[in-house]
Amino acid sequence: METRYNHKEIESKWLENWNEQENFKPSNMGAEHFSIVIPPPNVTGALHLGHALNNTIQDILIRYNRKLGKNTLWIPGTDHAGIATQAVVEKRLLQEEKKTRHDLGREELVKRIWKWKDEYEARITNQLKSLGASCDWSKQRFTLDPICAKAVRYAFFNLFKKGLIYRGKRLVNWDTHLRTAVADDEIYHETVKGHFWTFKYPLADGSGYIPVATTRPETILGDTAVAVHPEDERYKKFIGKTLLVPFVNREIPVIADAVLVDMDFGTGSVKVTPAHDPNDYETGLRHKLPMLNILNEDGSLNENAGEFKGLKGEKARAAVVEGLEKQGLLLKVEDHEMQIGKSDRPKTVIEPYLSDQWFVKMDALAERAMQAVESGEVKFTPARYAKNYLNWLGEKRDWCISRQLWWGHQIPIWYASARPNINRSDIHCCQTENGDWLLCSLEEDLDENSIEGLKLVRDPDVLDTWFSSALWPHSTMGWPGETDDLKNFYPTSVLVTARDIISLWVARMVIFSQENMGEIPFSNVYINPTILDGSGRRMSKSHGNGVDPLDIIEKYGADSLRFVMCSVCTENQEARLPVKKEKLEDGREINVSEKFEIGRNFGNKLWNAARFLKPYITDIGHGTLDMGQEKSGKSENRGYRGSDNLEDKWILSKLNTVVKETQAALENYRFSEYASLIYHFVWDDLCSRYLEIKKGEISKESSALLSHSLYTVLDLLHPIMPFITEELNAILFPNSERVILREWPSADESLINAEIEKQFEEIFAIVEAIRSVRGRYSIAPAQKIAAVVHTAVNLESCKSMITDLSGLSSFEFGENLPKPAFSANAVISGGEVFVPLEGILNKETEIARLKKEIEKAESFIVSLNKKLSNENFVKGAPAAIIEGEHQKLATQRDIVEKCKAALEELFT
RNA sequence: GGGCAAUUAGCUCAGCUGGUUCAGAGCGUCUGCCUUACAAGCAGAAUGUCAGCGGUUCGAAUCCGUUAUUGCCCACCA
Repeated sequence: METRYNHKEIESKWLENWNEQENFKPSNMGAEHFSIVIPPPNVTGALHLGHALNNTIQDILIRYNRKLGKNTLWIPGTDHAGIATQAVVEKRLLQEEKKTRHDLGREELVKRIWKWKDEYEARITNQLKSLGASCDWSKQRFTLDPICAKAVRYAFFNLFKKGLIYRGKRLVNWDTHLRTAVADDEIYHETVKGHFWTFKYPLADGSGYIPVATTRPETILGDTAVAVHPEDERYKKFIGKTLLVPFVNREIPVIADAVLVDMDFGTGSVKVTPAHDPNDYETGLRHKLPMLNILNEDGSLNENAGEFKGLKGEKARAAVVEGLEKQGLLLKVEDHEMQIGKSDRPKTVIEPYLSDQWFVKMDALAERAMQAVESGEVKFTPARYAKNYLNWLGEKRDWCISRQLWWGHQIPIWYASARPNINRSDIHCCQTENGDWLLCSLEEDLDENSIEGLKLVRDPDVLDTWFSSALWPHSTMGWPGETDDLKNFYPTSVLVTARDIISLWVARMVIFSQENMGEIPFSNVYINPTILDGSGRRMSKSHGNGVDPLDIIEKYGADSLRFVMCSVCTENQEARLPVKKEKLEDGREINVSEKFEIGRNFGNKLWNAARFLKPYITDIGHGTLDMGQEKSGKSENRGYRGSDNLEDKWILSKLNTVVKETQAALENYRFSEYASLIYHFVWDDLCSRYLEIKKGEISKESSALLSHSLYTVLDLLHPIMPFITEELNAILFPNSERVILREWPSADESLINAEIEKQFEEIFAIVEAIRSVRGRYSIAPAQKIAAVVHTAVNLESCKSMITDLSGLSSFEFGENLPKPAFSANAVISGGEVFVPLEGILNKETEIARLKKEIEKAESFIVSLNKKLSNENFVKGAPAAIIEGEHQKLATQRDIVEKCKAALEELFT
């Protein structure tokens, strides 16, 4: 074995091994199932550390449950991410070929996107595999593949048939660049400096005007009313009168509306543009106003804008303002900060736009999904995120599911030229609110002449990406087929995801599962923290601050990456991860971070412990651990009881504690705690203490116990660090089952002994006291020193341990030994340690130290006394606490007494 | 505007049910060590008004209120 753990060949070796043995496939049919579906990463780009975190957690859960003997399945896959992916490809098309999608046409563009998808799906898959994700790769899915497409068809058809999907003209967020509707949640708002223009809205009879203010003057052209507050004395007289829209001279009414108008804001009068503003739209509905669309799909003004037709954006605005000024209608211009909506993907301005769209009626669906969480059937961890879910669903807003894109599931709807007269169970017909006849086809794509006597035209729109994502847990398992996977693995056990898609995705999966499967898709939702970069921004593909996990894996190894990801997974909602660039020998530049050294160093520590112990290992994989220990019978090596040595009992107590606590941590999604428990057990208890005690001379008995401990550690650590644990297992216990499949250890509670642990700590305190003296006088380890301990405890059995660990030339203990001259002292529980240092001892150093210690203890005594003389404390606090305080007081008094004595001696 | 969170050592963060097992870890810093597993290591050490203010309590980093700063989510005023 090399002195340093080298992850490179080892990782690929085990990936191959697990793969060959098909260990990632379900292997325990009939047992209780444990299944997860991956949150499918978008094929817009490669994965970053946020995904690494998310997938590490899933893999930890999968590997842990696999070791528990459950029938385990983790389904991998990717998401087509409609708008995002199309935007990325279109952007590249423009950059590299100076072409738009219209130059290519639908078919060709979609072909290009598929190519992109293939490339990124491969990259993503490779990233996940490198991470060690134990997904069943034979079941990998893509949201646009035929299996998922079928599910989408069925889900759509069923909802349509039930009347839960409808088509209507609605005001939507219109992306003028991509020429598609986008969802509310695909938009972000940006504060920009704009202006607030006040102008005269002339009365049709020429008798005057109403002053109206706006931030978007070009929308004047689409005004169909001006609203004032019904109680507003200034404007009451105008209500019902008619105004003339400047430039186009359309007549519009003055209406009274208390909802829209705030008397105290601006001029107290509002122009109403129902086709281009959400609030105005609502107002338009209330007053049955015409909805006048003044925009083309690309955002330019259309023929309704008269002389301004063809102008776009800022130009249109400037032209309208100029026109108003020329006509003497402009009253004033003020600076004004406002929020404008921009599309998530290419950062283009979003216009509210009236268009025909498809919607899902959310009312009843949302209600049922809320109940699943309210009743506790679906449980969030951390629990606070349930609020997030409930608040969003509570709004019950209808879901706009159509997108005017080319990349996605095309809506299975055909417009018929006349009223269809067919009777087929796989085709459902209905009439829309504006009288069109529609056909929805369950299985087959209809062509123009599929139905006799009708001309059919397919709806060009595709579905919102989240429509297929919402089906993910059951579509991946083959719904609507009655598959074995659904039978064996549905509902899934837990969903591990990020908090920003609780509403977009989690809520909709619950809805669709309830609708299609009649049950919830998962009973637990674990929300993992968000990874932020060094400056506190969320790591994401669109920010461009993503760090490729492969960089980290290359430099530190996948195990290190996983260990740190697990450590970072606390109940907090974010985790900051500063990275820096580093140039490799081959000239490539990768991201590195000293954070990952924790994992790497830990792996190395374990590696070296194993390397050291290798010659002494008892291969307990075959039950050759014959040290006279009892066997629990459950598993060949478990239940080892060790000898009567204090340190042996101590390490067994610690070992069984860590087994118990790691399991509890895992069961409660306390990943950071899990990592920390195993880390400190290995490093502090097993290596720094137990191994150091034993390493001078390793007896047969010691080797058995060390083997047992190490063997168990490999099991406990495997879910976090699968590669190194598997490798070490192969080296140390070549005859045992591989760690991936081997049974998870169970704690023997009878070996957990607090009294033993306390005794051990007290004795170890002697070692630490002597080491501290060494440190104080910079005595090299090679230089042996003597020590005398005043204590009533018989330390005979611990003599060699104390001698070895403290580098002693002689060691005496007893109750009535004389104090050695020129000695440094240290107070321990029930005694005192003396280290004679003739010729080395520095009086000033000791005096200063003792004074400081006395001072510290005395101030502690003061606060303890204060507490204990407080009647309310004595009355109110539990007896155990009070007793504890008394003991502390005794200890502190002992320290003061002994230190004072030592001080006195120094002065004589 | 509504909601969720954060503020603890120079940095990144733990600290679940209030009680010096609670003031911690890793990194960094200082001192001494290539001690026969590990310098990616060993031994020792230093470092904090637990953001401010108020309250509850015998007792608060921990519970409540409030202020400040920061981040995220949701909704948005012409």
